[in-house]
Amino acid sequence: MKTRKKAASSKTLTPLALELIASRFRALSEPVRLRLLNLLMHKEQSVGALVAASGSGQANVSKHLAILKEAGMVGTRKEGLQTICFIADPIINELCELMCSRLREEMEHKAAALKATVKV
Amino acid sequence: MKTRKKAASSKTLTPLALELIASRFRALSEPVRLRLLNLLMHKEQSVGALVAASGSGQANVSKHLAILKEAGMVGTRKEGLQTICFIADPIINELCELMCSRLREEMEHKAAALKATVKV
DNA sequence: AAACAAGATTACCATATCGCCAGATAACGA
DNA sequence: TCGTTATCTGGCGATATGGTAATCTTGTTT
Repeated sequence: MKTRKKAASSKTLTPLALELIASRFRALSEPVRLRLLNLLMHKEQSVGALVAASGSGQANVSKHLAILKEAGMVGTRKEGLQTICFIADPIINELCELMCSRLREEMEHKAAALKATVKV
Repeated sequence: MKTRKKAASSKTLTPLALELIASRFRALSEPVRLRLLNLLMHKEQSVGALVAASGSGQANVSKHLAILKEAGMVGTRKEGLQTICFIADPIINELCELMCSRLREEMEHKAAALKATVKV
């Protein structure tokens, strides 16, 4: 047994740690970036493919990818003219899994509440 | 059995879903808010206590709490003059746990790399 | 009711971020 | 080398967000 009473999350975090954690969540706080990650979960692919699949502009996708790389969530390698992108941090899957399942619960809950409201 | 081949995270998400997920991560993307959550993990407490413990201004804490409430992560109840806040979504612990452990790994990794660089 | 205390809300400024256009780079092939 | 393709980068306008001070609300106490 450890000397701490509970898990790490119950400890008081330093300002630096808070900033680091916040910056990682911030990388996940934009729909376009989540879309890119979602696409990359299916399979690794080039920037061009991501541009085509995401519906966002090329410059925009490039910038968002840079942010995801900076956060260590996406990695890249060059293959000729193309830059192939891939998920570099397995945590992504877990995080999205968590959020998605939580969202699903919530929406079902709200749907139920709405239903109850409607049928007077 | 479902027709999907893997988990939910491998599915293509709709724009609405992406926005919802992003908004939840966005709520976690600020140091002050993470600090508040961290404080609330220890124990539920009043807004005033949070203001004192967080070092941020009252108006600021109030605003951040409103955002966390809106995201469904924090709940409140009135007790006389005070508003007692508490973690309303167990996902918080898991998320922070994940991020923290990941961060720890990364920092250790970087520390090791730095060490290797130093001792020529 | 008057004075008070705890929070919430509004107004405002400074900064950060998004999406896009245009120009800059880099890796290839002719 | 020149031209082409794939991607990156810098700059711009519009919007979003954080922090603070002042004000409004609400429940408490006398």
